[in-house]
Amino acid sequence: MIEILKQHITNRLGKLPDNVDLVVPHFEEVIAKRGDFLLQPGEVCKYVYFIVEGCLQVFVTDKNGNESTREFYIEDQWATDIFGFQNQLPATEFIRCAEPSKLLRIHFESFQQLTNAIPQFSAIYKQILEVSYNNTVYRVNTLTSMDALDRIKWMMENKPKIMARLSSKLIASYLGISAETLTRLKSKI
Amino acid sequence: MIEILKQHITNRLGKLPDNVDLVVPHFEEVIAKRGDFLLQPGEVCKYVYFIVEGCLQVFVTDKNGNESTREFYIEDQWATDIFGFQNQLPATEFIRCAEPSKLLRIHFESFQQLTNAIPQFSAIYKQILEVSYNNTVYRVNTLTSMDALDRIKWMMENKPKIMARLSSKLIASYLGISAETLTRLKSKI
DNA sequence: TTAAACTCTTGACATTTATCAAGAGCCTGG
DNA sequence: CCAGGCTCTTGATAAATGTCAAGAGTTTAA
Repeated sequence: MIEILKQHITNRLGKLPDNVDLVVPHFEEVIAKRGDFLLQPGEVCKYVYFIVEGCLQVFVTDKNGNESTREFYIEDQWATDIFGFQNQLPATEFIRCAEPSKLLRIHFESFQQLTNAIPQFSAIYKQILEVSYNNTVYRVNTLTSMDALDRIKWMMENKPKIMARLSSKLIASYLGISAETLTRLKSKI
Repeated sequence: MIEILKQHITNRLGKLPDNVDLVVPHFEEVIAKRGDFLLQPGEVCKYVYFIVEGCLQVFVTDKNGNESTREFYIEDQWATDIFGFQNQLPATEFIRCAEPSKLLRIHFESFQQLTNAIPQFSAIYKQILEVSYNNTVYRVNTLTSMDALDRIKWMMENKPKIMARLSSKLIASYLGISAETLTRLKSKI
């Protein structure tokens, strides 16, 4: 399990085995079942999660209790409430396992320490932040500039793994439509 | 005009007058009319803009040519195509003046130089990135979890200046609804 | 193994929002 | 200062999507 993290980090730090060995011991293995919550609104997020296997769903609930998914994260990706984590402020979102998951988590203190001590680690963080921001910008633009059918097509092209693995209900909650509408529109493609 | 930038930077760097004097000379004044474009899709964004006065609209167009605004930026804020700028890749969004604007811009080369040379400048960048990301996350969640009326109320509470200054058409393009729907729903509040 | 709980699909209908059109008011540049 | 072009509003209608309900199939956990 740790091997996968080493691989991931080495790919990004370049071959700096010393750094890898400084970083990896700060991570802790977590095995979580489908439905387990890693974060709830109001809590302060204390960890960044690296996903070795499985899928995490980041979502909010509306005034009627319906879930809206902002993002799914799968193998080889990082998930956290970035803003709440960095500023140690209460979260506004849920993070929950959408599949049974194997995770590696790093605590806030360790994360800060590594960011200060290892410039390459800090650079990885900046890169993750920039890519996350870019994805979210894209997401706003698809939500406001595409109709439901085009969003479904977009997702099939750009998130085929997620589309294939998760339930219609979850996918619909990501697309901002009801599960019934998803069923009906899919038959039109 | 430069004074306002000095103020802005000093507030964030703390009182480090030496740093301020290293940073400020890299900025160049730009006066732009309403409707002037600062960036179009396909172009590589070469500048970060600091807004001294006015308003910038960041938007995309859909397959029918309708505009969808991702964000408005006003006085004392920074605007750019962050991802395209950092990676010097073609933009996917437009940036246009929604009002006559007084801007200060810094070129990519200078920006990189300052980021490398001055840790506090780098820290400001990281902070802007985190806040931008957080805002965009919030924006996704309001778009997917609120109906049009609640989004209007949200905007009146959270973006009163923009709501007051810009045309219905622009505000509607931010809310993801037509200008007619905005008119009708506003009368229900 | 089996009952309960979920999931997907489909139908009927309601609701929300868009589109098209027209008129009144108001900027705004030549 | 005035004509053309925006902007806002309102009405009529259309289109997109949601909600509720029911049945068949599938998974899950005791």
